[in-house]
Amino acid sequence: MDSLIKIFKALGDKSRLRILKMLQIRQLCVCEMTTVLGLATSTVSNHLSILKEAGLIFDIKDGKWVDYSINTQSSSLFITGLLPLLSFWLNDDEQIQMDAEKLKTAYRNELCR
Amino acid sequence: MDSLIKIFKALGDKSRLRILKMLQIRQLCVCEMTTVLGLATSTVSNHLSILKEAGLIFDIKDGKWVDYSINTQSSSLFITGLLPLLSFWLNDDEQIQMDAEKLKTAYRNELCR
DNA sequence: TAAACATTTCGATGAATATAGAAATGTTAT
DNA sequence: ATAACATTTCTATATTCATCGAAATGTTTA
Repeated sequence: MDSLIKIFKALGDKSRLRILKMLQIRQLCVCEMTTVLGLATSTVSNHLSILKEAGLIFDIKDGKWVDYSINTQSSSLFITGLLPLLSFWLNDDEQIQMDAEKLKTAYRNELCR
Repeated sequence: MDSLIKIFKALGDKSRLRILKMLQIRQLCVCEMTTVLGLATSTVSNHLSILKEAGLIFDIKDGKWVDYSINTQSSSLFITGLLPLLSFWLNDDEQIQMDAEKLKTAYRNELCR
């Protein structure tokens, strides 16, 4: 039950839902997400560690960047049950649409320097 | 998005998950749930108001008792997506099984007086 | 090697939350 | 009516959590 609670806690936060919805568009580094969210880098990094600890996302190091991705290949029934639902949900949300729009022009080589 | 966050927050608590899994067995009054959970009445009542506010359950007054039930007829896509998943999940969880066992002998006319 | 950069970790702070007990509300039964 | 009972609301407390800035870590580039 603890793993499910951890997942629901991770999902019960606006910033983290916005992160997940952005990652369902494409993989992102921390600075790209920070730009869209308008939060401190350390805050975003903390949110990412909570999502990762819950098993919802994973990260791969790419030089000085860290790429985060949705964990669609999870072996957890909780995760594989929830992620598809989330991909249908919130697509008409104003904030989520604004984030998606911003993402179109947010690339690490321009943003993070 | 706020309604979804409210739902995930409601689901991200052990006591409230136990309550939902009990209510998926049968409708219950507060004192029956209090007995199984081992929490103060006011605490359980508070949990129930959070679940109700999220739209996951509803209540019907029955004399001096209040019967709580799972809101399977919800018009929220979030609720109708999540409740079926939850009915498959946690059935092998030790705590959930113990709660179900206790429920078999927990009836308001014997417990609450 | 040294400077620049992306990210994480640490420390502090204010807000949200789970909990319990007491008081309040409303119903039933004597 | 009054006592007993189920539940909710109120008040207080201890813990958890979101957030930020600063320091630490590790990589790239000049």
